[in-house]
Amino acid sequence: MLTIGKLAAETGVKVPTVRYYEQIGLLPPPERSRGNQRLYGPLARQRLAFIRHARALGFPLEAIRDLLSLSDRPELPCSAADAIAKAQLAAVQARITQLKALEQELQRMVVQCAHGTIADCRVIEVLGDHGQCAQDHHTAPID
Amino acid sequence: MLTIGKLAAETGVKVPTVRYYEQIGLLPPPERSRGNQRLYGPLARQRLAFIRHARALGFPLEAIRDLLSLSDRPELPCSAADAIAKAQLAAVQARITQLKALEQELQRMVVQCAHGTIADCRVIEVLGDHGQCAQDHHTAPID
DNA sequence: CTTGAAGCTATAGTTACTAGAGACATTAGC
DNA sequence: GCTAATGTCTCTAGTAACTATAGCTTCAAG
Repeated sequence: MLTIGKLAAETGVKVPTVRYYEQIGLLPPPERSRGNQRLYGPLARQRLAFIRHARALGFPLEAIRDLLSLSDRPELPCSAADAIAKAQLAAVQARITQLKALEQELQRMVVQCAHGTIADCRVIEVLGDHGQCAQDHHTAPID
Repeated sequence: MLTIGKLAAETGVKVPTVRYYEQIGLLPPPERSRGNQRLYGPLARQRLAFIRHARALGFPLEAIRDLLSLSDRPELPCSAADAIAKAQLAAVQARITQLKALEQELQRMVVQCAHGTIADCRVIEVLGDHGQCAQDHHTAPID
């Protein structure tokens, strides 16, 4: 049996985060020692590793909750899990596209910087004037 | 003079967000009408457009706060603004690199999906077993 | 002059944690 | 066996950057 600290170290999740996952119902409440400390078995370790891994891939906790409830029913068809993964893939790809556009814009700003005074600094000028900008931020979502 | 709704519409920022920016000190408290409604001049419009534009480029509000205080002192050298923009550019590039790795991983998961039952679903299997994974998530930061 | 949209304040909720306070449990060294 | 250090407990509050709700007042149009 693992204490919460060992579990955290083994899975790469921080201790308060483990308790948080329990609080929001992603992890079941574990056994307790006589002194009321949490004790985890290998199943909990596996489940937490799953969560950690999915988080590292950018899945939101709600998607992970769905995946976990799916994995508890191995007889169901795989399509639901597939759909969640595909949605996540699409989200990641959209984010990459958007960030590349931002990268272009920032690069333009930085390259153009005159290294003079603020008064003729392109960085601030570009940010202040939408006309200087290659992108259409008025329709783009923020962040 | 613009009401908050007009200002919001013109800059593409939502009304509660404008009030929020005032609350956290990014926008100065504007004049008020006799009926206590906010009234904005062209300077406020410009400042809000600057904020909106910088946000669209992914600058955190704290960086924007710094840029705004810089732009109030046009005699200063440009290097501080340049540094902020460069830091933002580096952050965006790092994020792109990371997201591309995640994209690979997700694509592998989705492609391998057997379309059978959950029991042999690669999506869930890969998430549950770090060994299946090309990436080293144990050292990678989450999100 | 009345009605409906827009504005006001204040509070709470969102996501996914993180940090702190103050008390109890466990372990290592002596 | 004792003590000190570390680990764990609960609970609350804080983070970023808003968004939403409630209950009220003001404004502009017909």
